[in-house]
Amino acid sequence: MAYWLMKSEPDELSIKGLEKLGSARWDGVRNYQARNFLRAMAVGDEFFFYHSSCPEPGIAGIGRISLAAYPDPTALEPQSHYFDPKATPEKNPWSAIDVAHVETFARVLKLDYLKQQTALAEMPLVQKGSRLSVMPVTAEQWAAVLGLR
DNA sequence: GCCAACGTTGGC
DNA sequence: GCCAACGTTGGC
Repeated sequence: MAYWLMKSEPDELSIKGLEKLGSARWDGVRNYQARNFLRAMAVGDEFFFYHSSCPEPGIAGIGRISLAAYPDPTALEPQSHYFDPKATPEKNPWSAIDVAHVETFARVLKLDYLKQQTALAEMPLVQKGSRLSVMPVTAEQWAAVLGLR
């Protein structure tokens, strides 16, 4: 089993939103590196749910991959914010996955706090200028974050 | 709202 | 294939 971290704007989907829904489609990824990580995910893999572009950026909980990568339907929907005019049903470059709620942390592990953890120094998340929205997490990093809850 | 950092696009 | 211009991300 592998570990990941995925960013979401809580206005779109928050950890509490996912908790309420139980499961959701994770779509709209429009970056090739992030997409390739989506495609590397397997059912059962777990990920840290990160809140970005919000008053309190940080890790807010845990989710699990419930369905492996499939073509992202939002790329084909003209009314979608994520519409890609170059995508066709036959050739859709973008991928989505389905995720399930696992845990909502009692408090958000804030970005500035995560940055203080030497065990997390290698994570793209805490590195200056990194905008990657989907990234792998090592078993050591996973355990370190769990210890901060 | 600002702006640093990065990815993508498109002219050449 | 280079690289300038542009768009986006995302913290602050």
